[in-house]
Amino acid sequence: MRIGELARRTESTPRLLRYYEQQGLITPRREANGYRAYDEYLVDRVLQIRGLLDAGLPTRIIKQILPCLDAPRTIHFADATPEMLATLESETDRMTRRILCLTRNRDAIREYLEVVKGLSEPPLEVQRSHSAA
Amino acid sequence: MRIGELARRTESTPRLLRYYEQQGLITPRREANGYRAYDEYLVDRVLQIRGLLDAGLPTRIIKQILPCLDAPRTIHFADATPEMLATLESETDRMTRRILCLTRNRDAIREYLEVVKGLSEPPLEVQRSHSAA
DNA sequence: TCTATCGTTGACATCCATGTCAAGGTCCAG
DNA sequence: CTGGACCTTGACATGGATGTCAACGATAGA
Repeated sequence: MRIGELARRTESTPRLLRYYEQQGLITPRREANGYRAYDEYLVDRVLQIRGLLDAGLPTRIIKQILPCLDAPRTIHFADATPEMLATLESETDRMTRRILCLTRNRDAIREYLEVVKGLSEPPLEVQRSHSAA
Repeated sequence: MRIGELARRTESTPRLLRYYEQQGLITPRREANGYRAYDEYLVDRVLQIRGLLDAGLPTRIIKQILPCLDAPRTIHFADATPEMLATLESETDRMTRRILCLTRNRDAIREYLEVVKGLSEPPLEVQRSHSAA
């Protein structure tokens, strides 16, 4: 498929797809006329890239972890240098911390929303909580 | 406490604390001489801000959700406008998606690391998995 | 064939979280 | 009273993910 279609299917833009390519995250083939040609599997890959990006990882890191996530459980011995493994370890730690922080705060917001909702539902009654309305 | 101490205790910098203030995330008092004076509770608040920032939320959003997270379960009726509630709802959704994405990818990386480790431990044996070494 | 739509590259603009630097005020210790 | 450590404000710089625009080539449909 061409760049426009991929952009639509991944909710991104041609600009971004070129950017990801420039950052080495994807490497589409080229048609005879110079147009970029994207294979089907790149849809998922781009979605994953966008997810990771949105999750706060920089392209530099994404580039490193993408090869580990190839669908057909292919293990890439070649590029598994010790430093890279270390990077990955520490990156998973960072991700875990991120997840915890997000979860904590999301739950707090949820709780807040619950309370506020609970307050507006019964026709005006200040201070609920332990008293059964 | 003054800005330097808070910076040290939150692993940030004075520059950042001024920035957070400028973005309306914190509002320290002032000493007679103009120095910023930070109350103890701001340590936690700044840590929370940094966590959320690191988790990918922009200051604009953080500013909205912080008031809901005040320690002494104070409910802020005043600013609970319907739009704000809607914002919070959709933001928790975004956070949930982020969490899922992060978790998925972190687990994938972990799995990869497991496999790679498992491979290097026993003295060179190609393709393990279902065959008991 | 004309024109709209899509593609190409390259450059420049923007937003956001930060860094850095300058010029100056405050304060304490020697 | 002087030097150093800390504070102030303000400005400018930077890096990363994006937007936008210009100038041009390719393609397909009326």
